[in-house]
Amino acid sequence: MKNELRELLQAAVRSLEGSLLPGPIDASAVTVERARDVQHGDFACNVAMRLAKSAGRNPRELAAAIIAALPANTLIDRAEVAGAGFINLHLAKDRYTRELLRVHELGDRYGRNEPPHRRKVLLEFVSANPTGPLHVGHGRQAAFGDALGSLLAAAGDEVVREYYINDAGRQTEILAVSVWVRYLEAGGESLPFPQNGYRGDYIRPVALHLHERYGTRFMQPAAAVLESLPADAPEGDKEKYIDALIARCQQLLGAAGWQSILEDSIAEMLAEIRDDLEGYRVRFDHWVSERAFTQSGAIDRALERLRKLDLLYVKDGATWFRASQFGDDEDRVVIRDNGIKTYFASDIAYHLDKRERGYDVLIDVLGADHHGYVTRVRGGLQAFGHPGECLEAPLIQLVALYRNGEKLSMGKREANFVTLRQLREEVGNDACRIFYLMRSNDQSLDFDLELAKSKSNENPVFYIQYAHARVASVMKELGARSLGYEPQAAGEIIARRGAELLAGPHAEAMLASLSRYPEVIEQAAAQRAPHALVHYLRDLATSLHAFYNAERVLVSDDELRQARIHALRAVQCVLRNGLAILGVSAPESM
RNA sequence: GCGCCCGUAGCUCAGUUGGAUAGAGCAUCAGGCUUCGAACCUGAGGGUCGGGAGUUCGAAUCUCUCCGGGCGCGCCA
Repeated sequence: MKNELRELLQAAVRSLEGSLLPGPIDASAVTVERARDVQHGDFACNVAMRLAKSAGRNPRELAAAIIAALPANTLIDRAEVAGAGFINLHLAKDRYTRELLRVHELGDRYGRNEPPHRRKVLLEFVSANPTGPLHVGHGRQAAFGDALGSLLAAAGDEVVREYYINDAGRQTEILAVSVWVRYLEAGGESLPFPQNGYRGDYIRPVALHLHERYGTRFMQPAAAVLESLPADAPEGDKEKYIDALIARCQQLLGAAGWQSILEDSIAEMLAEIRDDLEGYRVRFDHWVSERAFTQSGAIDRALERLRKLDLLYVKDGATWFRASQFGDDEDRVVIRDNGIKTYFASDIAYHLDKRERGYDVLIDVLGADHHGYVTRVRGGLQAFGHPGECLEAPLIQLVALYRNGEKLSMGKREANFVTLRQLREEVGNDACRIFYLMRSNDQSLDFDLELAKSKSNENPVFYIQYAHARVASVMKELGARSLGYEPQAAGEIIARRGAELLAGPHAEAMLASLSRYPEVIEQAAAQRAPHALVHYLRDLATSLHAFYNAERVLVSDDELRQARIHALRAVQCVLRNGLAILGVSAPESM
């Protein structure tokens, strides 16, 4: 609807080029927006004011000329100049009922855009290290990433969801050694737990599985394990201590034994993460293993290319990438002085690989604490000639859980933290998702557990779902009373006299809200803002509740009844489409 | 110190390609169920959009500056 209007206005503006307007006009300057005040009609356009100065014309005069130049159409009833030079558009009476029929015509395709050239988007999110279960912060990233993916797909992009498994590197070694220490404990040895290890309870079952699978093969006396190790924190350095412990484990068990513990531990953690995400209804198209990626030689090839571009140099025994040439604060290390490549090196290669797989847009959904990382990864892409703008990184601010007004503390290496699984079990997937998505991603989020669980009117989850269920309930009641409703006939009734049957402030507000859905999808996708969809659905639900309270649906007047049911079902359809994008269920009853 | 995010009604937050009188939920107050689901609806009060300066026909929105809060600033990932 909005796009049709914009095209009409663009045509009008173009026809004035060379006469009232100098030179060609940028079509993007012509925009229309919903009028906020009903006095101003349905839509308003400010192009006359925007062009007035460069045209050397009075904006109101220009507006009048544009109106006069509007092509013939059936959408606009009248257009008038208002205020400083606005063009207010009053649409034909049947504007919204025509749109209502489109909802029925398209069903779950309503609101979806199918452009001729679809951009290929690679959406990477969560990508949590397989060193522990997903926590509530990951839950927000998962909800956001998944909803954004659906939103972009609805808006016409070709979206692939990808999870990058950080299964290489030091963190996984720390995981393995943490498991080993718990394994030794379970076998009866007594030794201190490393300060820098993963202390969470989730480590113990992994250790027990090791016993089940390998028996006592990895057992060692505590004295042998601890012999001549440097001091752990607080007296010593926890990093040095755990590195020494890792080395000791490798020495005592041999490379094969160490590999078994490492791989089993990662596999178990990863299985848990996948299971969590599955239960959360978040699915990925690709799971990319960093280890496999590394072993393919892709990192070495990328570094070699950088070297040929003279973008690497050696200093203090380390190899540095000239990130500062691409806007970063300083150059960054890609190979440490001990010969080990940094995570950044693999990320350069990984993001390059994404582009070389043919994706136009790369989106990394990141926790807000990773913001400093974006510039250098972008720099890496630019080094290979890719535009920096092809990488977007929506940052997800922190989540704080509250119970009874009290903030719960979190920390991955601490023994107590709330996992995504615990949260889902407590409040349910739907409440979880809506609460995570309600707020803009760059707003930190206070998650009130009691509120999310409450089945009260304070809880926005139920408000939207209730609207959907209410329509289902009307349909059931319709059957029980054996009143007639036939979609085909209802469509014809509305085509004939919909504007008359669905008149009145509540019906009109509801249908106006309904017709906004395609615009909301388009804009929310463009702004990467799933929360805008949540707010819209709440508005749409409000308009349905208001209509429902004001007007009786199951009336004896056959045409009136059919028209009203048809309208309700269209709203229900859009609610369902919108909730599906958010990953929230649309229940028939509650 | 530098970088990013945030500051809008009592509370939690929408509102950024600059638009007309700044919105919603909760809370408060006043109303609405013999009839399709009251998990709902109708109405009222409530604002120096953190402060200041600038840009212009027009600023919550853009620029600068200051204040306050959060996060980050490794040869970790």
